[in-house]
Amino acid sequence: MVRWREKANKFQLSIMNRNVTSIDVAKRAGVSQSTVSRVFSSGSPNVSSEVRERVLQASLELGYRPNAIARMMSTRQTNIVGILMATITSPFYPYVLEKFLKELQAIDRQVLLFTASENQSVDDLLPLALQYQVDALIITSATLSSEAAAATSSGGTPVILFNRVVSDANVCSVCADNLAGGRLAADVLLDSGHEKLAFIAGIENTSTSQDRERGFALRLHERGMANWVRRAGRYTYESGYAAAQSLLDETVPPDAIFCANDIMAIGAIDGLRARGVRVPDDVSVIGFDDIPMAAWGAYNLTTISQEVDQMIQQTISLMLERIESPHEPCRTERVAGKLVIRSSVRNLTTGKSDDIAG
Amino acid sequence: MVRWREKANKFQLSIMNRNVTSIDVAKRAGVSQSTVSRVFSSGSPNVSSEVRERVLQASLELGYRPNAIARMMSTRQTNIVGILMATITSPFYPYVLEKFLKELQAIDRQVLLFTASENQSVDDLLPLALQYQVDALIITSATLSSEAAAATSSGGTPVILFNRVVSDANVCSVCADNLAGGRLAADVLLDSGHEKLAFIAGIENTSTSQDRERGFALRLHERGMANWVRRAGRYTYESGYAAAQSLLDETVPPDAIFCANDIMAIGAIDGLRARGVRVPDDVSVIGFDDIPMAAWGAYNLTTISQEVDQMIQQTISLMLERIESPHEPCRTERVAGKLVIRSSVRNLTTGKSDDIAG
DNA sequence: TGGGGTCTTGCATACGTATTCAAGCTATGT
DNA sequence: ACATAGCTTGAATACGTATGCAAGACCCCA
Repeated sequence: MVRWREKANKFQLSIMNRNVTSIDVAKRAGVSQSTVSRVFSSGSPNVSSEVRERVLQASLELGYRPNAIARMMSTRQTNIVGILMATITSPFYPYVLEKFLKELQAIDRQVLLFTASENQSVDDLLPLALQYQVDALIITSATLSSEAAAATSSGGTPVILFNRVVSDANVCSVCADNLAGGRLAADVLLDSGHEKLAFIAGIENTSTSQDRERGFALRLHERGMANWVRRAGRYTYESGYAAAQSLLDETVPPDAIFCANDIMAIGAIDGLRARGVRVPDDVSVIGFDDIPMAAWGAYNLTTISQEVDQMIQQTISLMLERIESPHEPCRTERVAGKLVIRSSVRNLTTGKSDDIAG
Repeated sequence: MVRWREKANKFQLSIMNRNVTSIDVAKRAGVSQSTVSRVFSSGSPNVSSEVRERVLQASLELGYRPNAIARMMSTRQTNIVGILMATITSPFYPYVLEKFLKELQAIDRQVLLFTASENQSVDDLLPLALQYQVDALIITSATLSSEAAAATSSGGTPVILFNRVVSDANVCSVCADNLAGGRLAADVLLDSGHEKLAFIAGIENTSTSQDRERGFALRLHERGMANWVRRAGRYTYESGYAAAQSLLDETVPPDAIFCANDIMAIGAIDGLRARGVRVPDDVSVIGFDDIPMAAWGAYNLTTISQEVDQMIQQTISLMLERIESPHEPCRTERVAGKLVIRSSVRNLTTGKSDDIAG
């Protein structure tokens, strides 16, 4: 280490920014370390322009870069946001992640990204993430036990769930209005004259799948449609494919399927077509999310959108709020989705039908 | 701050891990701070089991979590790897990212993720990433100027390019063998009897697109096929869609299209079908990447795979190597892809045809 | 019984920056 | 010319952990 330092002195003009500290810069510029720090502090308060010039010149020559770790240490502020994601590959989330990154970087926050491996729950990841003194934690595509959530947030670090809800815990969340979305799907399919409806669920213990199903079921019940079937799915293409085919084996096969997300809907369409069933002529399919692939020509999936941009904006606002005042009571924001009409549901191309029920 | 501390003393049993330091734990356990540190150091060297018990008990009661930032400060080791990604949404990269995360977490590295916004080149992001003292930097789906790469790596931080190459710089990279892939595509299409070939390019200044085209062109030339056409693309569904349709306007439309990635190939298929052209009966389409969607029933895309898992393994090995010995010379590893036969190229279902040329 | 070794523990310090406090300097107004 | 205020600068310290060093405790064997 000492030898390094000597070397750096000898070759001061090289780009060895490794191990160049504000002290080195200070020496070379003939000022104190404090001054160097002030020059690099945002706002550069009260430094004469002549000195600032000298300092910048020296840093340039030495290849100095402020050490962010040391700064965190000193200011006790990391400006780092942790994002926990169980699944990135599910096609809805890459867009979410990218958007989060851009928005957070725009307000000078960096992102530490965690993912849970198969044998690992998100709960186990929390303590790890917290060691990094993140300013806040955004959890998405993951189910969190309420105990873990409560423990974390009572530790003082704001936790915000994106697209998941923990009922009783002291945790904020931003969520699509899945209940309303489920109802909307029911209305759309009934209004367009379908008579035997089916639902393909996502991962069972997720609030998204549960709420979408509940909204769907509730609305069907309200409108007097008791006769609908259900299949389990896992939010994957393959599970949608298999579930749809299994639905064809019903004594009276459904003429419309509501899938808990778009990927399963796409899988369902392919599964149906592989059996020679036409979509939407024989069976209509409606999804949820409005991922980019839903617009692909081969599918043209009618679906219910998640307004991702808006959801992310709200998540970040909520996060900043809670960083400011961590002890305010929590709230859950619901963002309504919209019906995106393409051509996988029949009798719908002319727009929404009248709403029959009250 | 002082008031906080007082409060924490009063309610020592609460879960206020905020501001609980090793010193607090030490006091409560009646030991020195060093001892607490030793208990939490990996390996817990040389601490009597009785004392360790006491310390763990105290930390539990206080809700102590070691401060990772301070640890980095002290050890001068962050165990953080920076990943720079220009585009996450392009369907190939979410899988890459998830895999990287899992592998890195498995070796106790955390990931700081950066993305470039539209008006920002990756070069601008480098200094930022370096401030965080990352142990290494992985750059993917992004083009890096060789100057920036050289400057960074000469600063002592290993930089590894994933799926991109910078020719002359002092930077390692792991890359699909795009040249061989392009040649393979040419062979496949010629062997299966196609006579008018086309290529749809990706983003022009990327080494991936350039190499795939070069390999394709070279092989066609070797086999005496000079008559092929080319369209520009941008690695997106829409650009593939448009390019394919534009190819139909040729006086002699192609009977086979090689697309620089799968997304464009999928777009191309939809573009062709929208014009009533059958795939593969009228026009064959072959892609590159083997993303999950290539296997979807509606497309069944024949393509050339990128062996992502293997590439990632190699990237991480290379990274660890360079963290160990940063001054070794650089190398570029090429991972050969494989032909994945589905049904978007005709006359290919029986397997590879004979290789005609030498 | 004593000497040497091992194990355990505490003290002191380092990591690189931000920031408080005080001191020096300059300019201004009377 | 002198007092005062404002601006600029440096010295000192804090942030929370890891670790080298030394001292103490304990054990073993001769």
